[in-house]
Amino acid sequence: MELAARKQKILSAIVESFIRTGEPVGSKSLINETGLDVSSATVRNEMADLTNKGFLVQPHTSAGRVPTAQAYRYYVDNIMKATPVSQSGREYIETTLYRSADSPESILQGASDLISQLTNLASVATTPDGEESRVHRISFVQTGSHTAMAVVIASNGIIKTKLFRCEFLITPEILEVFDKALNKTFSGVKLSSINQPFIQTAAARFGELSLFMPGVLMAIMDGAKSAREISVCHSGYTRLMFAPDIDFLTARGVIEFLNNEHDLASMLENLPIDTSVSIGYENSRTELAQSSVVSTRYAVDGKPSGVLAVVGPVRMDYGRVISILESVADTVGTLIGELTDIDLD
Amino acid sequence: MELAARKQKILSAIVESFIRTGEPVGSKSLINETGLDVSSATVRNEMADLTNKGFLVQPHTSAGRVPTAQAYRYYVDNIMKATPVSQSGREYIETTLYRSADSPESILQGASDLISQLTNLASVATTPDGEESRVHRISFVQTGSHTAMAVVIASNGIIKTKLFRCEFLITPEILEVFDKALNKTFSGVKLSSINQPFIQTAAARFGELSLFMPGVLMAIMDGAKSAREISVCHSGYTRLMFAPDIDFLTARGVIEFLNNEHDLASMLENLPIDTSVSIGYENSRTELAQSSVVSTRYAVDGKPSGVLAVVGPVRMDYGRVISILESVADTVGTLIGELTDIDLD
DNA sequence: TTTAGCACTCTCGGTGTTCGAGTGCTAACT
DNA sequence: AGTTAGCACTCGAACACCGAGAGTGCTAAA
Repeated sequence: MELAARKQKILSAIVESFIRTGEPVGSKSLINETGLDVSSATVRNEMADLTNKGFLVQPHTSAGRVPTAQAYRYYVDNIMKATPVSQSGREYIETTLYRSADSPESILQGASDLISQLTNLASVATTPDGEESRVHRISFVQTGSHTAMAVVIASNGIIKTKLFRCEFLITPEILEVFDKALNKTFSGVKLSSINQPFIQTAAARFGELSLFMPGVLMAIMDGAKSAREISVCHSGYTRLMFAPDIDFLTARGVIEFLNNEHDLASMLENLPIDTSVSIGYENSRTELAQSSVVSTRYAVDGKPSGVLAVVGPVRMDYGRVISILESVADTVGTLIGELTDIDLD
Repeated sequence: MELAARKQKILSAIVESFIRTGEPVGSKSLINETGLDVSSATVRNEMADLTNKGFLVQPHTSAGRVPTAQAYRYYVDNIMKATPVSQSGREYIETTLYRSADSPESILQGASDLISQLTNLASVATTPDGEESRVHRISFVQTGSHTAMAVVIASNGIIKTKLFRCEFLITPEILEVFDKALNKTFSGVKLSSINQPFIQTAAARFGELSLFMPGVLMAIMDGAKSAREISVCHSGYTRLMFAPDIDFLTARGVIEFLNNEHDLASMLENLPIDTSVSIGYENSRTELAQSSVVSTRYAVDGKPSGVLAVVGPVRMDYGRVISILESVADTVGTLIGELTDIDLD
C-alpha cells in the first residue's frame, strides 16, 4: 500500500518521534517538533485516516497516537534510509574482529559481543554449518598415561578437540597406529556422514584392532558432530534489561527463549538470507511479540552462511541497527573466508 | 546471643513460615499453623521482645512480623538442621557429573548446571587455580599450511589449546624442532612464571631460531595463562528471574554483577573455605543486598580449591541448598582428583 | 481543502472513606 | 510471675470521587 506524500511525511514524523521519546504523539506537539506547514486540525484528519488504515492506535481516547507494527513495517520498507556506518566505525569493527580471528567460533563470539556493544541490545550469531565439509585430517596428542586428545580438522577450517580415555597404556607407537588407520578411514569423508552406523562399519573393518578403539572412535564421532553443528554465540542479555519499553515479563520471556538452544536454533535456521526485520507480533514466537528481531547473514566465499541478529524493543533505531549488522557481516564474511582459504592446501 | 527455648521456637516458626509463604506473619495465624500451645497474646509479647532484639521488623504498624537478616543468621547458625540429600539424589548427582568428567572445566560447568537445576536458582562455580602447577608437556599439531595448534598440558590435568600462525610454510620437521626446543625450555616450569619477561629471555636463548617463533611463544604464553587462571562457570540466570521476591531491579543488578567477570571473580576469591551463607546486606556487594549467597569449596586431594555457590533470594530454603552444594562439592572434588591422579605419571 | 473553535473523553494524581488484620496494653486468672 | 482474654487503636489496601490537562472529532466558516 502506497501512502500519499503528506500522509507518509506525517507517519514518518510520528514514528521517529515515538522512537525517540516513547510517548504517544499528539497533533499539536507534532507540529511544534517538526516544521510541518499545516494546522493541527489537518494533521488530526490525516491521523484519523492513518488510524483507520491500521497504522496508528490510541492507547485511550484522549491520548496521542502510537505507531502499530504495520507503521514500523511501512517505515522500514518505504521511508527509512539506512544510516551508513562511518569510516572510523568500520575501522573499529575491523580491528576489533581481527583480534579474535583465530577460529570461526571466536570470530562469531567477537562479532556478537561487538554488535551488542554497538547497539546496546542483545545479540546472537551462528557459526557456518559444516554439512558440506569433510574431514581434512585427524591428529592425536597424548595427554596422560591413559588419555589422549583427538584433533579433528575439517575442510572448512573448524578444528575440534576431544579427549578420550583408554584402558591400556598409551604409547607414541599406538597413537601412530591410530593416526595411520583412522586418517585412512576418515580423511575426505563428509562430516555429516560420520554417524553411529558409519562408526560401526569402520570398527568392523578394523577387526580386532577395533577393540582398542572404542574411546577414540567415540571421540572422533563427537568431534565431527560438533564441527558439523552450528554453534550459537550470544551476548548482551543484560543490556536487554536496560532497554526502554522492556518490562520484567518481556525481558524474562525473551531471555528464556534465547537461552533455549533448541528453540533459538530453529528460529535462526528459518531466517531469510537477506537482512530482515521482524517487528512485534510478526515474530513467530510469542515470547518475542513485544520485541523486534533484526537479522542478516554473512557470506563466506559468496555463499550465505551463518546469521547475525539483534533482539530489542520494537521501538529501536532500525536504520542504525541494520547498518551495524551489515557492516559486521561484511567483516565476518571476509575473516572467515580468509581462515578457510589460507589454512587448507 | 542465645535465645530462650520458647523464643527460639517462635522465631523458628516465623522464619519457616515466612520462607514458605513470603507473607508477614501475625500472632494469630502463627498459632493456627504451628501447634504452639500458648495464646496469641503470649506470642505477641515474645514477638515484641524479638522485635526489640532486632530479629523481627514490621513493614507497618498493623502488619505481621518479617524476619530480619539477623533472624536468618540466627536461624541458619543455631536452629536449622541440614536436610541431607537422599541416596537417590546422591546417585543422580554422581551419574550426572560423571558424564562430563572430561576436564575440570566441563566438570564444573556440569556442576553449575546441576546445582542450578536442583535449587532452581542461579549458580556459579570456579575451576581450581593453577598457580602451583607446572607445564607437563607441550605438543604441536599442524592445522594448515601456515597454522598450527599448541597443546599445553599442565600438571594439574588442565589442557589448553591455542592456534598460531607462521609466516613460513609449516612442515612436520619444523614442528619437531619446536617440540624439542620448547619442551626443553618449558617442561616443569611453573605456569605462573611464564610471563612476558620469561618469554623474552627464552626467545633470546633461542638466538636466530626465535625469529621463527613469535607466534608459537605467544600461543604458549596464552595457553599457560589460561591454564593458570581460574575460570568461572555459571548457570541458571533466568531461574533467578523466576525466583520469588526478586523484582526487576534486583534481578538486573545481580545478573549484571554476575556477568562482570572481574567483580565476580574478586568476590569468589574472598569466600571462606567452609560452607558459608551471606544474607542480604551481609554481602559486601550492594548489588547483592537483596539476595543471599550460599557457597562452599570442593577439595582436591584434601586441599580446598574452587568454589561452588548459589545466588538467590534471601527467602530461600537454606538447609536444602547447603546440602545440595555440599553433595556436589564432594563429587566434584573426587572427580577432579581422579582426573589429575590418573593422567600424570 | 484547510482551519478555527468547541464540546467531549479519558488518564493521572490527589483526596476521602471503609474494612480488616494485627498490634499493645490492661486487668483478671492460674 | 507468667499467661490469657478483651479492647481500643493503627495503618495499609481497595475503592470511589474529583479536577486538571491533553488530545480528540466534528462542524462551520474561510
